[in-house]
Amino acid sequence: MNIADVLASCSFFSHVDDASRKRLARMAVRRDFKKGEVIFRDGEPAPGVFIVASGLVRVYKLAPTGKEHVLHLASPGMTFAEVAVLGDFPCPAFAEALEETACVLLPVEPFTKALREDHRLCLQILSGMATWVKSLVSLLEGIVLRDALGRVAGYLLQAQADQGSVISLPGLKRHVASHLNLTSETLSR
Amino acid sequence: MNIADVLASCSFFSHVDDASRKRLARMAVRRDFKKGEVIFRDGEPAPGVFIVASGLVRVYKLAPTGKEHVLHLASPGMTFAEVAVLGDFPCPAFAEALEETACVLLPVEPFTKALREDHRLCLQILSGMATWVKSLVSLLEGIVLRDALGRVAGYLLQAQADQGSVISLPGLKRHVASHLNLTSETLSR
DNA sequence: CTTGGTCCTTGATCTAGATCAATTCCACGC
DNA sequence: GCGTGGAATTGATCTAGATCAAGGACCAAG
Repeated sequence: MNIADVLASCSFFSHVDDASRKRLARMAVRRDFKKGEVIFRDGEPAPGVFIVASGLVRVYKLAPTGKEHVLHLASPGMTFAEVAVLGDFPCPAFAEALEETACVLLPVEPFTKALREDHRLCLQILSGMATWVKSLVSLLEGIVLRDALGRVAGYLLQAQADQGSVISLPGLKRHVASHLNLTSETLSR
Repeated sequence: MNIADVLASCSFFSHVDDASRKRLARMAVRRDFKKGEVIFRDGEPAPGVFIVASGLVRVYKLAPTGKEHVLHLASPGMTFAEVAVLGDFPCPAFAEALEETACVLLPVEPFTKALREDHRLCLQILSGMATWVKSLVSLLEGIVLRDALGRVAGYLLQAQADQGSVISLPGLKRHVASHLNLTSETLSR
């Protein structure tokens, strides 16, 4: 696995100039997780920004009742924990590797330092965040104003837009279901 | 209404240094809306970043079925449409003045120009965005993993944290209800 | 081939909360 | 004072989707 390639494959960092990217690559640390391993827990300080190189990770919230909701299914090229790092608060959720997973970790201090010194990077991340918010809003919108069918339809269309005409469901059906606030039973019908 | 004061009262801009704030103040335009007036519609290009000076605005999504969900009840000192501006996409929602409302508008081009040139401002906005995401996630979390009572309780606690011990509901009950994905009927019980 | 485990599907209930409809409660102008 | 119209409550249903439980498909190990 080449760290530079991973950075380039990530939409957050693909548009920053070479010098900045080299700098990021230099601070990067590789982290591997076994299937089922918990990467961080709700409330812990964020170790840094993670970028998935291979595998799949699930970011989810846990209710006191034990019910859980997945916010994010991160496949290769996607990041997680950026929000906690940027806003300087503890991780607002759990993260768990669903498969054997390799990540690139940009540790908090050098990363925020880079952010403070590198204007270009800062701008890039900013627009990345805006996209993130937008997707959250659509998720919210979907859950709130559409029924089960509509949500699944929406999800499939979205997936189709992202990849080609062949759609592959990431990981377990139940996780996708939870993302859409459904049970796997309902998803089947 | 003093534009500088409005900017200072807004958490997004209160920490930028004086020079930057003066710059923002220079580009700012005042906009007034009558009660019930629509500020922008879903899909329109975003005119810029709005900051509420006085009054109350409701930002909401509309489903094809006519059902609506309020994303955001913006009271004085809060901003809206920032996401669309930063991510450079059309407004993802509707905005409507619930009362006689005065806003400060920072038009897109000069604002993004300032962002490109002013690193400090950029950082500030970045952390603002992170907070925004966090609040969206809590909203989502609330809707998804709590029942009606829990959501109301959560909302009240949140409101209490923000203001003092006296809690005032903003605007109509039905709007608050919609924010929590409830009907006003259910909220009563 | 058999066993055991994990996941998906299918069917039968149950329930939170939406919806519909009827009052009651203001706040306003006359 | 009185009437009028929009909001809040209250009560009686209805329904989407959760939950519970029972197969069936798949895969890996023995």
